[in-house]
Amino acid sequence: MATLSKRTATASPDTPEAVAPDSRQMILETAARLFRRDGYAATTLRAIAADCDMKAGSIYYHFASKDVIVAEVLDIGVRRVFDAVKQAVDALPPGTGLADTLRCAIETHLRALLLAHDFTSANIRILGQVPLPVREAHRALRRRYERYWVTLLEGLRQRGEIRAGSDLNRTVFFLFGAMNWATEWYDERKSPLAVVASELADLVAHGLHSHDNTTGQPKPTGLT
Amino acid sequence: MATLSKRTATASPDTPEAVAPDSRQMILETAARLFRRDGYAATTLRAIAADCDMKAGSIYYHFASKDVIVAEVLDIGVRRVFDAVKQAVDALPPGTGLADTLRCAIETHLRALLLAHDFTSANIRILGQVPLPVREAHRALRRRYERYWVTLLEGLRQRGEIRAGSDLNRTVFFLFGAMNWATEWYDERKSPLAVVASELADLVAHGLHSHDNTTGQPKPTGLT
DNA sequence: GTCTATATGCCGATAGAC
DNA sequence: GTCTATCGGCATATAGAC
Repeated sequence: MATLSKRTATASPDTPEAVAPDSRQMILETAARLFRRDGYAATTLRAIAADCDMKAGSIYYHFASKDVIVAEVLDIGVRRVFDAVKQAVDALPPGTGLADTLRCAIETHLRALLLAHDFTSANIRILGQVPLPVREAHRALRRRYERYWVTLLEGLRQRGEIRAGSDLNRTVFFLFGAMNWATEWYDERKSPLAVVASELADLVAHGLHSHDNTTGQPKPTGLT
Repeated sequence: MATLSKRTATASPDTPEAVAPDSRQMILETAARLFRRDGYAATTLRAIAADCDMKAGSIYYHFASKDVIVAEVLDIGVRRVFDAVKQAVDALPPGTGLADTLRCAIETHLRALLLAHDFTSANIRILGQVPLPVREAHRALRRRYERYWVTLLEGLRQRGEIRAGSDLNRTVFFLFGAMNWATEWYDERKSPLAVVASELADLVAHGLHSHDNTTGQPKPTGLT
């Protein structure tokens, strides 16, 4: 990750990560954190600069405008969660079933969204607040991530894991909504993220309905 | 639209609805429409006033501040969808099952959210943008609406319609996310709202998984 | 690369005439 | 109840010194 440009010459290679974030990168990270906390319009360039120990005018050496900053923050947010989910799903054993695949992808998405990166949650938070041109420029990347999920589900359907009769495009929209809305209510202290992910995966895989057969029962401990 | 004020004295009682929106009401409706379209911070009192054929200063005769306006818009948004869903669910025949109950409630919520009222979609759109005190003042009403859905599901569980092992509080959060996110992608021209509602209800009731038994099959037309 | 200083403009809100 | 006029403040963005 990160650009880490410049340092070409001396290139002191100590502490290879979290090292000497150049100003450009620090501005982006600060912007993501403040956008996430305060929203787009309420975050001023003065505030971003202050948190970088700079003055507002200096930002314009690195970025042409506030819109350019927010555009890059949006893109990074999607790219990071996209990469994380792709990597996690690729690492699953071949033939992994619907419920486990969903659980893995959902937990990874939620982890990036709720715990890991300011960029990802800032993205969800401010997506509806940015100027329309910025939003439209960002749409292609976002659409690519959505299509990745659709393709994932299509693969599971071809293996007979998903019933016919549901529009998988819409299913992904529903799923994204359920996941992204968690920014509004999830409380890390109340329940582990793995539990939340697992429950959403169960809901999407099996539904709420009590089954008549014993196949889908989550508790095979014969009680009743 | 336009002024229409003055009718104080004569009070002609014709056209009992859509009649003579007093300025206060017109300001609220205009604000809801602009908040929905442009977001909270980007909507200025000058723009609201202009769409009401007024000047910005005149708004302060009816409202003490912008925050007071947005607070009322938020509350109206939840109250309308709440009333609509409660009324629709109450009208269901006693003993209506899980899938049909969900379909009814979901479709009514989505209809209010996506088609009927600027207030409802403005609520979802700007909820994350308003100043914290406004948001906290609004939280109680919103929480009441969420608890209504939880109670609805608890009733269905007691009747044996819902499997054990899922936290219904979280289920409602998931469901709200799936529904409210539709403001970001739903296109009236592409698919009827009833289809979207039906598909979400099916997803939540039965899940994606292909069943081994024939009970839950949506297509009993024996083909394969 | 960062600074100071400032141009330019719009915002929410208020005062007082009508 | 609506107007005009304006206050005080803060925003983005720019110009030029260091």
